[in-house]
Amino acid sequence: MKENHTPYALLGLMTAGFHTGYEMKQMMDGSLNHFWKISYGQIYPTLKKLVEEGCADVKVTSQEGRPDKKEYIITPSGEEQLRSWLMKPVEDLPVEKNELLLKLFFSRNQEKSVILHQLESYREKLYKKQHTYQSIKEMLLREECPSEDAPFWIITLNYGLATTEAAVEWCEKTKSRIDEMKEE
Amino acid sequence: MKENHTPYALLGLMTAGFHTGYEMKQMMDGSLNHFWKISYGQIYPTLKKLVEEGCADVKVTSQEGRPDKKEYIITPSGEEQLRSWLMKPVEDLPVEKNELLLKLFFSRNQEKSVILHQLESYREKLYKKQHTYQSIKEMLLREECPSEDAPFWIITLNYGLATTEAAVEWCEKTKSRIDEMKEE
DNA sequence: TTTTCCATGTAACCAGTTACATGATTAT
DNA sequence: ATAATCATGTAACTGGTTACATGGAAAA
Repeated sequence: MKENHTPYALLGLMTAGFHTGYEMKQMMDGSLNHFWKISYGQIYPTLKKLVEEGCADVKVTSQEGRPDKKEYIITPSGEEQLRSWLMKPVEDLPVEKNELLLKLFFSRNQEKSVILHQLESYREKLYKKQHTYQSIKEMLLREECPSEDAPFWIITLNYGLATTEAAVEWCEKTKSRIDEMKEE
Repeated sequence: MKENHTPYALLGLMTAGFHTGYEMKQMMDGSLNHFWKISYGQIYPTLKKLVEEGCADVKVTSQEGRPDKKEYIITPSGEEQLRSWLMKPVEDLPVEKNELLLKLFFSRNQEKSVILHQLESYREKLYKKQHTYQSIKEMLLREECPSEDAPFWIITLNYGLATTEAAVEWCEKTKSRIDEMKEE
């Protein structure tokens, strides 16, 4: 049996103060970005389904010149389902499809310079990611009136920072190991 | 434009000495497992397409009582395409959908014990993963007649080991941080 | 004046899994 | 006897993206 976690993500966002599809998308792109992302093409149909299933209510606000604004509020039934999902332990570790590792796996016949270039370009991307995480974290820490959610958001950022740092170190070690290898 | 890397994975496996869909699947489950996996439902149609596109040739061997064995051999054109893919730098860092982080993100109202339990269960899964990687790595290092691919396989394993280790450490730090938090 | 922000939504597509079907051989 | 191994494949489904359509308000 396959689980679909996206509806729970949206219910969770409702409890965190995000009520329109647009706001939820903004939030995801800004802060959940490194471990969860979805497109509008997924968000809007899912919100609709949550209402149909009684997990959320919609309050439609007409706006002149703009499409109706739909604010989704979690229902007691939705809260119940969210809670039970939050308590259920994760059963499968995430499998990331890693294109770089796939390439390295088949790189025996590649020139050293090509491999080193791959690693270098990857490391640069990791640096950028680290900086993004770091600045979000600092922003959260700086805030005068911190959200009650903030400590948990920081925890997830720490995960991103820790694993990215490990990847950076691996890049460096691997580069020097490749350097030492003799060209065949 | 979206890239589909799976055909390249299969071409790569051909160059590494895996020629039937079955062998490729075995290999993936055993060794590429932590950064790439696909099902037969993906493998067989993709192999067919690779032949249609002239990237691979099939040699069909009839076997009594069994389905025909189809051995796929990469063509010069396939080799060329594989090579150019291997040289193209990775443009996007993988985004892993992490269910644990998603749950933590919304865990402000959860009891501490529930959160600690989540972390504990996750850490155990990470341990298991580490042990799997470690034993594959040792097996590769032990081998008397090592494959020429082995050093590169070990590199990818090191990546898994490094990032998993970082995640384990994060688990431990986070657990004690949660412990210190006062229940609201 | 052009871009970005707000705000919703759908249809077509794509990658990939699951469940099913087939069936002999070999090891436990 | 039973399970695992070898070996191929398809149809239905699912989760998700992309491209498109709409259009006013505010900022650059």
